[in-house]
Amino acid sequence: MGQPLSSSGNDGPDIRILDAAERLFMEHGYEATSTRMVTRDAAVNLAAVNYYFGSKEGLMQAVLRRRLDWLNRERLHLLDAAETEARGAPLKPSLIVDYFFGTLLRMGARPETGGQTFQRLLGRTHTEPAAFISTFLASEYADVVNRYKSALCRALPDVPREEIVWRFHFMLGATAYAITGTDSLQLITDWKMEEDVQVQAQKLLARLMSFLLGGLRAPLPQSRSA
Amino acid sequence: MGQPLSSSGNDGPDIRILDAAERLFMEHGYEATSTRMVTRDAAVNLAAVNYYFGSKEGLMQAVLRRRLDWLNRERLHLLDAAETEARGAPLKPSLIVDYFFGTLLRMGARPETGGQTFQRLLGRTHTEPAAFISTFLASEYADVVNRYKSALCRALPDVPREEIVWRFHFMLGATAYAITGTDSLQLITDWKMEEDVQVQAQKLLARLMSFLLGGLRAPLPQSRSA
DNA sequence: GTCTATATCATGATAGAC
DNA sequence: GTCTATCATGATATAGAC
Repeated sequence: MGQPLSSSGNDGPDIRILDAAERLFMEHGYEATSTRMVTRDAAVNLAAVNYYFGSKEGLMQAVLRRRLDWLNRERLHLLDAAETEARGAPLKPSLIVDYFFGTLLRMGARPETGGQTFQRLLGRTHTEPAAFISTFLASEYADVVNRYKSALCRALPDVPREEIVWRFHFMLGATAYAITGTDSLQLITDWKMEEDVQVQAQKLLARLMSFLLGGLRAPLPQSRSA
Repeated sequence: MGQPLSSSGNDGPDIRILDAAERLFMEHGYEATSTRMVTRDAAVNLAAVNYYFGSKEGLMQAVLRRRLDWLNRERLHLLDAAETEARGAPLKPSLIVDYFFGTLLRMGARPETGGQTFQRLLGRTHTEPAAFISTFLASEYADVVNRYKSALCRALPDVPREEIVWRFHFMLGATAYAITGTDSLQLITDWKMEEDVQVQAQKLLARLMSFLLGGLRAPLPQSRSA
C-alpha cells in the first residue's frame, strides 16, 4: 500500500488530516497538539482521526511513516548503487555523509516530500519523550542505520567502530538542530530575507557538510584508559 | 536571592518540588508532565506548585533558572579569566569550546549541580516547542552566547562571522544529542555497564571535544554565490 | 503557611443516528 | 463513510477552612 506523497489541492480526508497533523505536530509538538486542532485545520469531523488512524498515536505514526519510508528507501538505494559501482572498495566518507544527511536536507526544498515542515518535525521528533515514538523511530531506522554504520567503518578503517557510532550520533544532533529551525538561543539572527528557500537550503547543506565531515574525520581523542 | 544548588536530604517544600519537577520534566517533557505528578513525587500538597511558583510555567522557569544561572555565570568567569590573562591575544579555539561545552558536560558528574538529570533536561528543553521556553532560554543565554561568539571570531579570524554562528549552532546540536541520552535510533547500544559514571562522562567529553573542534576548524564550504 | 475541596475547562475516544 | 452528541477522565488553578 504505497502512501501518497503529494498534497496537491483537493485530496481525500485522510491526506488532509496527515497534512494538518504534520504542520501542527511540527509547530507545537506531539503532546501540545490536540486531535481537535487537527480536525479543525483539516476541515474534517472530530471523529475522523479515530476513524482513519485509530488513535492520536496512530496518527503520529502515520505522519512520520509517510515521509520516513520514502526517505530511508532513498538512502538505501543511493548506498546500494554506490557500493555496487565500487565493487567492494570502500566509499568516500563525504559520499556516505551526503547520502544520509544530504538526502534529508534536500527534502526540504521539495514540497512533494513534505518540504521544510517535515524536516522540522523530524528534527524535533528525535527528542520527543513519548516511548511509542522512540520505539517507532527505532524500527523505521534499524536497517538504514546499520548499513550506514558499516559503510562508515569500511570508509574509515583507522577509526574504531565505537567512535564511528558516537560520531554518527553527534552528526545526527548537529543535523537535527540545523533543520529544526528551533533557534531558542537566537544564534541565527542574520537571515537573508531576499534569498529564496532553494538558495538558503543549498548554503545550509554546504555548511553542514563541511562541519559534519570535519567532525567525522577529526583526530581521535587520546584515551587515558583504553 | 541566591538559589540553593544542593538537595541533600531534608529540604523545604520548594526545593523538593524543584527536584521532582526537574526529574519529571526530563523524563516526560514539559507538556506530558502534570503538576499532580510533581506534587505527588515531591510529597507536597496539590496546591503547593501554584503557591510557590505561581503556575506550571513558573515552575519550569524556576527549574531551569536554578541550574542555568550557575552554568552561565561559570562560563563567563572562565572566559573572563582567560581573556584577562591573554592580554588581548586571541584564545585557542579548543579552550573556548571547552569552557562553553565542557563546563556543561562536567556538570553531569556533579550531583550538586543537578547531575545527569539536568543535563538531559537541558538537551531536551532546547527543542521544546512552547514559546515561553524559547523566550526564557533566549534571555538566559543572551550575554554568554554573544561573548563566546566574539571570542570565537577572534580565535578564528579566517572564518567569517556568519560561519562561526552556524557552527556554534551545529556544536550545540551535537552536544544536546550527546547529553540527552535520547537515542531513539538506538545507535549507542554498547554501553559499558561496568564503568562508573565518572569514567563514562570523561570519555564522552573527550569524544565530543574532538568532534566539535574538527567541525569548527573544518575547511570552509566553497560558496557558489557569495 | 498548608491543606481540602472544588471550579472550570479541554482532552481522547466512542456510540449510534443518518 | 460521515456526523452529532456525549462520556469519562484528567488538566490547571483557586477559594476558603484551619
